[in-house]
Formats: sequence, C-alpha cells, structure tokens
Amino acid sequence: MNITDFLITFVPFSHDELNDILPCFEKENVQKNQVLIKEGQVCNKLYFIEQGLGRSYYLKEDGKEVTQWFSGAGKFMASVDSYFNQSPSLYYLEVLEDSVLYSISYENMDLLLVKYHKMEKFIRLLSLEMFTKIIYKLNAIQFHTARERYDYMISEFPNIAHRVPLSQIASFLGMTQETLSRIRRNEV
Amino acid sequence: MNITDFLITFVPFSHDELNDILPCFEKENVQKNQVLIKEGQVCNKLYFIEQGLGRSYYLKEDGKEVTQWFSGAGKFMASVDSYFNQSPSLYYLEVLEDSVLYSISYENMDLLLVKYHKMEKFIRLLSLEMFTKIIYKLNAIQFHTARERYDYMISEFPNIAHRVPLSQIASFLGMTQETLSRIRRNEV
DNA sequence: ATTTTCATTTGACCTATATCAAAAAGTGAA
DNA sequence: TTCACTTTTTGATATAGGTCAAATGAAAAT
Repeated sequence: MNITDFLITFVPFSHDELNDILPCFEKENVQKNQVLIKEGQVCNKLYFIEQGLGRSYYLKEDGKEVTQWFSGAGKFMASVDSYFNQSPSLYYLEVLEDSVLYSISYENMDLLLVKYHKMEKFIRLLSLEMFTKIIYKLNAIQFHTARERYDYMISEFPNIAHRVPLSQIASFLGMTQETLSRIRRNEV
Repeated sequence: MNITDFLITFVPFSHDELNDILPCFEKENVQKNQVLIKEGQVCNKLYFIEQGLGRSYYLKEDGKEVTQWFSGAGKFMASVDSYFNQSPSLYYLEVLEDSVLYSISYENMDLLLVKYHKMEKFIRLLSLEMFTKIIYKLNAIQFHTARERYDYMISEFPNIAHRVPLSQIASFLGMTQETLSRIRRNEV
C-alpha cells in the first residue's frame, strides 16, 4: 500500500488536495538497524512505512529493552506523544529491516492540520485507531497466560511474529525470552 | 471544571461557536450504580463528567469484571471505539457515584465534526491524550510488581484510589483483590 | 437491634513464570 | 573453513502472586 491509498482509505481527499499534501512527505531509504529517534530527542517526523519494518522501544531502569510496538508496511510510525506535543521522546524508534519510508515534519504536519479540516479528521481517525489497538493489546496481556499473549501476537502481527528476534517479541508481550522460547517449542 | 472550560483548554472556541456547540450537550443527573451502556449496545453518547465518577469494564470469559478505566470529574467518558465507529460496545459503562453528566449524541457530534474544523481538532487532541494515558498504563503494568502497579494507581488517580471498591482497582491493575489487600496492609 | 448481604482480610497452599547458568544453534567476518 | 559473536534453547531452582476457603468487618435492610 502506498501513502496515497493510505490517506484516502481514511478520508476522501480530492486530487488537488493530494497534490498539495503529498509533496510534504519526503521519501527516505533507511537501512536495517538504523535508529530514527533516541530517547530524549524531540521526534520531528511522522513516518509512513511503504516497505519494511520498524519498532519503538524503551529502556527499563535495568537497561533492558522493552519493545512497545511493531509497525509493518502500510502503517505509520512515530513517537506519537513526542511528535504531536514536540516534547522529548520517551522511546527509541528503529528500523528492523531495510525500509522505504515517507516522512513528514511536524512543521509541515502543523501547516496541513491548520489548512485542511480533512487533515485534522485524518489524524483524528488515525489516533482513534491507535487507541483501539493499544487497548486491545492491554486486554490481551492483562490476566492472560504467556501462551495466550503469544496467540495475540500471532493474530495481531501474523507476518511479523517470525521476522524479528525472539527477545523483542518477548518484551513486547511482557515475558522473558526463555518463556517465549518454551512456548514456541510447544507450538502446534 | 465545567464543560466550557474543558473545551477551551483544548481549543480556543469563540463565543459564537460555544453558543452553537454547548446546546448539543444535554445535562443528565445520574444515580450511583446506574449502567449507561452494556456490552453489545452501540454507545450513542459521549459523556462529560461535571461531577461524579464513572468506570468502564468488561467481563472475562469466566464472568469476572475487569475494570478498564476510571473517569473522574472534568473528564470525558465513552465506549470510545463503539461511539466513533457506531459499532457494538465491548465494554460496560457505569456511574459509581451520583453524577452530573453532559452528554452529546453521536449524531450531534458528527454534525459538529463536519461543521467545525476546530471540533475535529478537539477530538483529535482528546484522542491523542487518551492514547498517551493508556500507553502510560501499559508501561506501568508490564514488567512491574503488584506493588509498583499500585503506586502507579496512586499517582495517576490519587483521588479515586480510595473511593472505589478494592476489587475494581485490583482488576484495573491486573491483580487479584487478595493481592491488593495485602499490598495495602503494608502501605506506609 | 438483629439479620442479611456484600466487601475486605487473612491463611495455607500451588503454579506459572522469572532468574540464573550453561549448552547448542545460527550468523557473519576474515 | 574457522573463529568470534549473537541468539535461542534447555535445565534447575526460586518466588511473586494466584487460588481456594474461611473469618472478619461494614453496610443495608427488616
């Protein structure tokens, strides 16, 4: 899915509007393992992932990484809070595979939000969708066994669950990698 | 905090705009323990809580309640997904204390969203704030001890933590009420 | 006041998962 | 191909918090 398709599945932008909006995005080819944002930096870009895979994570007090979210092709990625409030990011953003991204700066986004009622609607719908997904994750994790959490992972991220290191999935699901390894052993 | 103040802290609505928007809200006095929405119903109202306290919860497979969120005075409450997508609610919404609410129907909300660019912005900002809060809860719960989860509860909902039944807080934090009771015993 | 109902606390025991440590398997560079 | 390094698997052990059951306390109803 390209960025145009993504935009119009949420809001029916006109041809003219798209011609004004699309140039605000900049194509970026990013290599595997590249860190886009570090903790403490202000996230100045919202990324659309045309191809590839990214994740956001943070460091616990003991220095261990906790993966917060995986974003595959056709999704957006940003340190959302940091981007929209232009505050220091609590998270790292990195690319897990060679990726093709389209980024929009906060300045450009702000201009578009002011200029286009529809752009506000677009971000509103995007925010609501993120909210729904995160609630779904929370429910999948609270009061569920390690096995059930993994089942959630498979159903929510079917094509990601076998593309990333075990440790990243384990921390995403709130368990140790040893536990996840044992679960996988018993997988059907 | 009344609803006008709430609106203008997010977006600077003009006097005229407020005069058009506020009548879309209907004042409702609701008594303790009243259920506003049941699972399966379409949530047709977004509530602003002028006074009182509400919560959303769902039922696990075994029939046990899991509290999802508490909403105190000056906050909004709805089955967000159900309201904005007009889909069956996964959650129950109930009022925990006699409350004064201002509700807006989805139809009125939709009219306002179309009519006012600023209203889209308002809901966008509200959505982003909810998103931030839920992420914060998720981080507070994942990889943290029961004691640490309770500390999160105290810091995030200082004036609610002692107003609602133990069992509701326990399920909100993803632990049993017995565990929460033992934690409280050792509280300073 | 007394009974009924509901909420909280306490105790005993159990289990899922964490932790620690080491072996095995996989990956990439030279 | 070998070496160095990283990731995953496996094993042994520890523990936080769950489960079950009963006792206590508090609130509501008669």
